[in-house]
Amino acid sequence: MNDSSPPQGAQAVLRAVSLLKLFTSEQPEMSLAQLSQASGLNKTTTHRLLRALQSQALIDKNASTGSYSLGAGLMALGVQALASSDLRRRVRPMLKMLARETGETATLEVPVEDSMLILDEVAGRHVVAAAGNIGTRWPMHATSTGKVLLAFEAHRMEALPDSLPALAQRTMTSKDMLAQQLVEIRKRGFAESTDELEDGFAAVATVIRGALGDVQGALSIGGPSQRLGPAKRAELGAALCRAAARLRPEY
Amino acid sequence: MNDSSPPQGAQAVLRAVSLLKLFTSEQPEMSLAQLSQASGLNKTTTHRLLRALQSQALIDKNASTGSYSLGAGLMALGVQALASSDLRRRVRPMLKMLARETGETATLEVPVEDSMLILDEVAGRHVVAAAGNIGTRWPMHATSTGKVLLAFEAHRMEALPDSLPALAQRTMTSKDMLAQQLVEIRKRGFAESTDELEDGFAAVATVIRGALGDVQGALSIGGPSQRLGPAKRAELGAALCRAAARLRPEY
DNA sequence: GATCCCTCTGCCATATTATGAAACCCGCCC
DNA sequence: GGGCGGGTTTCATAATATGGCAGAGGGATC
Repeated sequence: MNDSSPPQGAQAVLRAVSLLKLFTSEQPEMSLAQLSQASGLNKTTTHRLLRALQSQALIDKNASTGSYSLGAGLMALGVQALASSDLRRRVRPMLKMLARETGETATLEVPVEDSMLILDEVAGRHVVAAAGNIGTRWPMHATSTGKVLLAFEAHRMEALPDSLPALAQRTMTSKDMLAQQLVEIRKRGFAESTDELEDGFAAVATVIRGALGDVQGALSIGGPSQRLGPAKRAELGAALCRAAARLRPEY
Repeated sequence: MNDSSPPQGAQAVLRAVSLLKLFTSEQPEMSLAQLSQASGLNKTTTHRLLRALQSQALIDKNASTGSYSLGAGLMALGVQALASSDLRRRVRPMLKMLARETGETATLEVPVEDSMLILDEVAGRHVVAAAGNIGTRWPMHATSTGKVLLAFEAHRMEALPDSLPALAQRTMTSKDMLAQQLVEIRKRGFAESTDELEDGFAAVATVIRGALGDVQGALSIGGPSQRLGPAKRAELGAALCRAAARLRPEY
């Protein structure tokens, strides 16, 4: 029925993956000690797992400093993953068009576990928005893309953690109020967020569907909240819905 | 001195990774039976590993067909890996410039294990070359980028497999003759390959170095061999060397 | 409707495999 | 020199993964 079954009997793999996931944009390099502590694993175990990963090029070790970082093998697998879902290639022209026509920044995002990953981004004319966000992940409840996915894929709502941390002034922190919003989102076909992810930032998003109606990701347009008032957001929402419809492959 | 040490004692991880690596551009989706057979693992074991990977979003399972594919989590990790080595961001403008000035296709490649991975690519004016090669991997001995890496990083030559498969008319299949070529490459600073990877395709490449002189990847320009004669190749090689020098960060 | 193939799940005895404490190095600083 | 904070290695222990088997569920094909 639902996904991410909690497996049993492969914890070496789980631990290895958890190590990989410790690397973030803020901490692109970590020492063995750091990794060991952050993961809660024994130093020896950590070391052994790292060596295994390193032998597969998923982890690089800076020979001089001795610190570890994500390796080229992950790039390879990641690029492979990107390529095998041709989502990005398919959507990119649309991102460009949206960015050009609206002047704001358009992004393509996909759900990864319980957050949204920015897969691609085309900056708009107004270069206020910080570019280079590709690869960052945001919690679902605070983003327009996340909310639209929550709205159209019921199981994601169940998987949502109980506490919704506040990231900005108007972040939804109540699951009940969020559920209420989703009804409206389903009705209109797109989601909005204003000062929910970051103060002064607003965005609108809709889902991207495959030929069979399966949800594959979300398309969004974002910019300064002052420039994206209610009327503008409604207009962008409609534009997004049209764009998404055109992205839908033939059956 | 150093190498990817053949580890012992984490074969669950190794097996899991080997499963991931089975997915190629030609086989982006595989069934349990296929994976099990291709990896030589017991079906039960394969299934268990897949579930573990799936729970971490490294593997996606198409719910209807039941077949597996690389998951969004890998995109996340891959993008993260790309970001943490800011190589791609740094080199991209240079790729564009090279493509524009030469009219040919420029690529950025990095070594992954014993092959070259195309990280980024900018198509030239002459749109003969097949685009969209990002993510593909080629053997080192048959590419200009691979050869230039072999030339400047001795340990890679040792790690090269004994048999060098022929991919095209003029592929180097003798390790000795290859070693001979490397001397010349080291002297000139760039490598060439003509009808070695694919009949009718030629390329020129040079290494990209970090602030400390560490080799980070390779830069190449490629196109139809008939358009890239000896003189042209020499010219391109010089241009590449200049470009690479400019890419070198300050110390 | 019967049959086949494949996935998924569970069970369980086996021993292979991972584990982590402790010890060992090594460069560094006091 | 002596202590210290890493990283690395060793080794006895037992926890863990393994894979054979078997059965349920689902799609296909015949």
